[in-house]
Amino acid sequence: MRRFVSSMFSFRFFPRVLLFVVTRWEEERSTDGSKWRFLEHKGPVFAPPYEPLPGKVKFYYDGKPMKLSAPAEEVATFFAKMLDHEYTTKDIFRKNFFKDWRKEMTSEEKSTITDLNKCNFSEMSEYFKAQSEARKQMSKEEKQVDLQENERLLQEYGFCIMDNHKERIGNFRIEPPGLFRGRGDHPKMGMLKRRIRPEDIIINCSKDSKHPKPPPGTKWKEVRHDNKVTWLASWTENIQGSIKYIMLNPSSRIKGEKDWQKYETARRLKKCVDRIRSQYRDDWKSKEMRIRQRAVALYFIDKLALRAGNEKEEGETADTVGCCSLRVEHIKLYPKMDEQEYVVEFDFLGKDSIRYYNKIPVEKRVFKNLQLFLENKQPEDDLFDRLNTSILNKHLQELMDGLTAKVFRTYNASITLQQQLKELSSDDSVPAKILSYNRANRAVAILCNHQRAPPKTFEKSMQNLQTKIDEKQNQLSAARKQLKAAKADHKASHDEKSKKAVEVKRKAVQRIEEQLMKLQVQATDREENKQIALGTSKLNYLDPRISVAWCKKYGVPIEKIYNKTQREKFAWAIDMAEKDYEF
DNA sequence: ACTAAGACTTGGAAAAAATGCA
DNA sequence: TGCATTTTTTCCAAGTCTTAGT
Repeated sequence: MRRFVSSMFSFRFFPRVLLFVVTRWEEERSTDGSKWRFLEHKGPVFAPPYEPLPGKVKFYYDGKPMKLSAPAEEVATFFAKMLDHEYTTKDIFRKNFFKDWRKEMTSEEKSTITDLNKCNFSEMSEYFKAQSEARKQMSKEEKQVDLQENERLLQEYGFCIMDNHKERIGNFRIEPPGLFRGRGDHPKMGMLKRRIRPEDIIINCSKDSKHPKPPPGTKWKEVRHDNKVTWLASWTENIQGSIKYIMLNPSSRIKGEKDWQKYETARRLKKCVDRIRSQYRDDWKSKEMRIRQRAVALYFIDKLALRAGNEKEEGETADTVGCCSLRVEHIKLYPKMDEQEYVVEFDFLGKDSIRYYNKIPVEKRVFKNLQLFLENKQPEDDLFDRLNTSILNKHLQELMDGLTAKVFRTYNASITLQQQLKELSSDDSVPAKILSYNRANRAVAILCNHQRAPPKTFEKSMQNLQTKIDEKQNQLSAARKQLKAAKADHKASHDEKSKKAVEVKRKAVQRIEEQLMKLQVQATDREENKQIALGTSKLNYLDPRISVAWCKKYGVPIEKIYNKTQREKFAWAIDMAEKDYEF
């Protein structure tokens, strides 16, 4: 298998002559941990420099116009651009912004501007709105110029050479300065994200490559040649002090292989999941508290597809949790609820401050254990006080090579898709099959709690669709009447012409029925999808070979399931999977 | 064993582009 | 053809997990 895939990638991405060499290399690579032999690129594209506002666009403090120094003005424009956003009404956002803004001010500005509430950014805000309006109104030719410039930049900076092949870079533009927008109740929202200069950038490339040149008059922070990592450039961001990277696009060999590997690990879990499950069920009875906690946590991770839940530094980020970091306040126990026994109610904020709310009946043993874990604890205490992700993953590693908590999410997502597709797929029309596929995808998204805010125009969009359906229904009954009439006509005359007319009308009815069905399917799909986000599971959790096989088996064109970008990302799977592929 | 740093995957929102419709 | 709607792409934040350092 290893050989096959290596050569598959080689075949796609390398000239034939290199096939042997590369295959051999790929097998070597896994042992010494190097990710490439040759890497050449042009370095990142920097954010355009700040353009001062025209003199007529004024900032007012306490009702009086005030000319700001360029650095203070730039930061003010960041705020002005967000004026319509809810963020700017939040206390923490305003406080953080004001504090960082003041750091950019001259000493005079600092002494004058002491209260954000006395600042009037509205002219700035209007100016930017007018600008973006003007951009929309640009002629085709003017837009073309912009597009061409973009394309030029992409061609020059958007690709690199990695091991003899030209690869697309994921994010070759450096993030522009602006105000940090965290998600949820983030304590750092509104802080100034500073401008990144060449002096902040570490370049990674191979020694024997043409090194990227920093912009004239500047220097890189460092140029290194580390082939144990996949990134091309990095810098340290000033809000959390974390490192940001420029890496390759998902269509690249290096990402594709890793992705494939991830699903292979999940398939290995499939082989031993029964053993692991009976093991943790046994562990519910352990004499040791830490083992019981580990076993209950693993049960949640497996059954509910919860994330691992690393510890987070308090006050640095929004207060969110995963399985191991659940607190007493996040669960409620109900010995009896409605018709069910031993119900656990989960209510907590997970990744990106997305709420997880679920009520599930659990085994009696799990319930009793939870009661035990809760004893003598305060709401803000850890539910699993003897457990963290490191302990859990160490245990998982012993159960299966390469097993970590997140593999359960991948495994359960993919196996759910496969099962759902088996249950739902019929020999319906293509649109009906696609509805089935989306429903299977939706089951996974629900399992993984991938939610979205309902689109702002959702209601209207549903109404529009309903109107179309009504119209189509009217068309259909009209067409049916005509068919009936044509039949009657044919019965009376029995001639060729009337027979043809019947056929024509029959066809028309059939066509309209199809169109109506398509619309109805679309409406169902959209309604069911109101608060569900399918993208993440499709892109990150579902073994693409399951989808490819399903398409082949049911004669659905792959384009109906994956758009161009997705087909590029999953090229390996599209080439690899046959209709009988089993996850 | 523990912590911090580092590397990489996963995540929804927003912007941009494509498509549909009058 | 111009506008509205839908789909795709971009953006960059926020997780997971590994590695390095002590």
